[in-house]
Amino acid sequence: MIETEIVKNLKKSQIRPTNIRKEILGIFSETEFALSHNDLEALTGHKYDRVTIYRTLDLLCSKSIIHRVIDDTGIAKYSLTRNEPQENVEVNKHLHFKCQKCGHTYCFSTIDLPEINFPAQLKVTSLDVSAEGVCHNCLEN
Amino acid sequence: MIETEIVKNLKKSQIRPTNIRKEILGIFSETEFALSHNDLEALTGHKYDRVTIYRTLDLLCSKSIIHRVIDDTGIAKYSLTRNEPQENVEVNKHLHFKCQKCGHTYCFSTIDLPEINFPAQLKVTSLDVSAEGVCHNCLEN
DNA sequence: TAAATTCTTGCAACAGAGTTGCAAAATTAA
DNA sequence: TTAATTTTGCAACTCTGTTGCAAGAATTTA
Repeated sequence: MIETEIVKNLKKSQIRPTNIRKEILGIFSETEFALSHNDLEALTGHKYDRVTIYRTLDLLCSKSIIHRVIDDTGIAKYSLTRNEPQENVEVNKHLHFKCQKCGHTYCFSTIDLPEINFPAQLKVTSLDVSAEGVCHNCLEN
Repeated sequence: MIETEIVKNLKKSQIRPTNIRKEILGIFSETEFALSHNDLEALTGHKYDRVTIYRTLDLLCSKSIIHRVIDDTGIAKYSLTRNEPQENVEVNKHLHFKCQKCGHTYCFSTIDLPEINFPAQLKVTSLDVSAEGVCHNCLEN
């Protein structure tokens, strides 16, 4: 993503294009796996305050520009929401994969997810399928 | 579960049936939803040290007597492993549901889970399907 | 343009989950 | 009964995430 495009997207969501927001969105658009707060602190060169990074992530999440993934150890990671907007969908779906070798979490499109029947009478509003294993890159090495 | 049965199960896994272990296993067998460390601290009446509870949970997990579920906020909950043993299965599957009203996390059997095709070449070793919504009890009220 | 308002950032301090090291207490084995 | 091993509790710590407040920057209003 070019910087002007990032700025345009921010303004479309009524978010001021400040330095930290542009930089963090730029990093997200260049990375194919989810990033933690800790990752972003390092990738921005410890230039911004911890709290400001947390608040930036919260803001981008609240506008659905990025979304949060909790990995198996309980830490939050964030990734660009590349999926089609799911606002008017009854069930919000996610499909994630974490590689045990490189530790990266990948977000996939949910279009081909099969229907899941629960063994109880429930109202399901969101569905998260998370797998673990070995990713394509690590399988080769 | 009667206490003698709990003791038998502990010994079968070569774990000494100490007070905290018997009590925590007893609580798990009486509860149909997953419990956090915090829950167990309260349910045991703050009688045991925090660290001892953590170590008990780790031990029971390592023997697969209970298993860990990370909820959407990232905190760990634990639940009896009632599923058939999955040791020789290629993919370890879990099916969880968290109610947004009462906050409880329920573990379901995975026998009816459909096959999930990932949009990439991956080796999948574990699969966790987590849904959110409203549970049966809360739907009625 | 200047003043007032709002938004953004950084700092300090805090809360909660989870871990580690060590010593005391309890069990088990010799 | 003594020695060895396990279990527990305590203190201290790390890491993730949050809150309150004040200073700085940007925007709006007059």
